[in-house]
Amino acid sequence: MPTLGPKPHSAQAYLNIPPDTGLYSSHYDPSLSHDSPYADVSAVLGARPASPSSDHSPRKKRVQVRIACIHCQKACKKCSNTRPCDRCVKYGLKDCIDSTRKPRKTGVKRGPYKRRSSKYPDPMPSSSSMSSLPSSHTHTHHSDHPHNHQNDHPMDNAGYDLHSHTPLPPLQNQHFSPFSPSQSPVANYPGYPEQDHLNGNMGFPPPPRSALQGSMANFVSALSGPRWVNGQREHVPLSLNNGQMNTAHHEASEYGGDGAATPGVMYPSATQAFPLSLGGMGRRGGDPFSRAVSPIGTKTRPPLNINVGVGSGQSHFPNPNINQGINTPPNEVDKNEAQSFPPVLDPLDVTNKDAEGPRSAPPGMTFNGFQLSHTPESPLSPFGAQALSQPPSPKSNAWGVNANMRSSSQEPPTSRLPAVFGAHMGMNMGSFGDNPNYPTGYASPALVALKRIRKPSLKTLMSATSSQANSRDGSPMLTPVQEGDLESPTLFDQPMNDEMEGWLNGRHEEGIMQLDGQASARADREREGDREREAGEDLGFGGMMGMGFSA
DNA sequence: TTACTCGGACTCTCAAAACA
DNA sequence: GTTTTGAGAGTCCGAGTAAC
Ligand SMILES: [Zn+2]
Ligand SMILES: [Zn+2]
Repeated sequence: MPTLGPKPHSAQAYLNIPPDTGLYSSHYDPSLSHDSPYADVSAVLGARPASPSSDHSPRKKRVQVRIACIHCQKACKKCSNTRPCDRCVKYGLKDCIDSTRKPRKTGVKRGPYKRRSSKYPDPMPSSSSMSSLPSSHTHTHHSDHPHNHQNDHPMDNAGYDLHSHTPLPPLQNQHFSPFSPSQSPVANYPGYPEQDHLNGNMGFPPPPRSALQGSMANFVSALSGPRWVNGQREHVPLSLNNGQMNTAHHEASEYGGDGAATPGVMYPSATQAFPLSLGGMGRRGGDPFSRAVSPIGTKTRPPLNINVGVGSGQSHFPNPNINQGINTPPNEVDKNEAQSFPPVLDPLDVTNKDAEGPRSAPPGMTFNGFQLSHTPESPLSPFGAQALSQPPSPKSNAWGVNANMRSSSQEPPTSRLPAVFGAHMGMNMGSFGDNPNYPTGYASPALVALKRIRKPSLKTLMSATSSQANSRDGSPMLTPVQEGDLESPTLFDQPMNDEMEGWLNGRHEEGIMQLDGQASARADREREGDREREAGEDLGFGGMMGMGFSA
């Protein structure tokens, strides 16, 4: 498997390991590499005296195939030159085909080479001549590869062998930076442009570093450095994760400020990795600078995120259906001080091979008296729709549905919720409607949730009607939703029971008409709201702050 | 016990630089 | 034009881990 970024060139120093120790010799099968010009090469390329168990027997050079098959490449296992290769034959893998190789870049300036010894004889036998001999140092140089001893010499960052007496070019920008470690002679050589590494990003990913330097740099960069969001570099100050609410600035300043919700801390893009997660999504994903596995990370998506917080805001739902079952009068702006404890789940995971649609969610939960009314079909998310149910007190109105902009106006979520720990705070607002940005067959999370939510029970309808009557005009008190409704984990998800049959067979108006006149008017508004919803007219505004975590 | 993952050691290739 | 350099780009070892 090709690694991300350049790999260091090691001095070709090998441990002297007996052939039966397995390091190379047990894997060396001449029959597998008979066509290799190196199959018969046996050379002592150096020895490390540090290994007490080593003997002085020569070791065979490791032979590798020119092109590994796709399976072996992915598994980082030895391939053979036959097709299907030996490994694929052994494991019965199909489609054993050659992997593809990227064409080598051209036009990259390399800086001056070390002078050849013929014209610039080395006055000291310390450079190449010495390097070909077993070294008394812990490292051994090979004459063919005098470069890249970066862990050994302080000035190897420039790519020059310190044993060489070639004058080193003046170095520029010799400073520690996690992103421009300037280990390439090109990078520091005057007049040369900074080397363009992968993806055309100047200096990214960084050239190889020493272990300590690299680890520290990765850590620092992960915390404070840029991240990659949708293929673009993003700077995210730490303070954003520390209780500040500046999504507007963030979005406007870094993403064009066109009014649309854009990836950020509040609404991170799907491919954005949590800074401390070194492994991230899939192999070598996440942190683009590391292939390390995060000790706290997971190799799979977090199955559940829970957001806990308090909310205070306003909701305006032209469509009364949205608030059905939660005592919120329609067509009215409701101030609420409700506490919200929405479950936080990925709204959609279109990359989940197992998911044909919205990702499944655990059954409903009850938290501090709040029923969390997410459903298997409509998982709720801070980045999707949030539907809250009845608060304990009939006086307060919980939010009906909160959906932020991202959920309904941005590209479809494609991966996990990146934030593992962190504060989620900010404004939730959104428009509910079919989103053309979602792939065919996928509705926006908000819409998914709404389509489920707008199938309330008659009991709920009556409660809502009472709620409307209980609005500021001094109407009678509403009847609180029964506890059974609140605790139902699938309040909005179960097949319609008898009292809801009218909704299914087109006789819902008939049922509505059994209510009072307010309910009738409500039904009218509801139909109107349907159209509005389809047009993306329904809006919800709410604020929420709290902590999120994943379990 | 076997299979898998993946960090990083190691190898190979070939454009650039040096040289004739 | 030829040789050499040396870094890009790849292979795959082997330790750790997960799955069975
Ligand atoms: Zn293979
Ligand atoms: Zn194969």
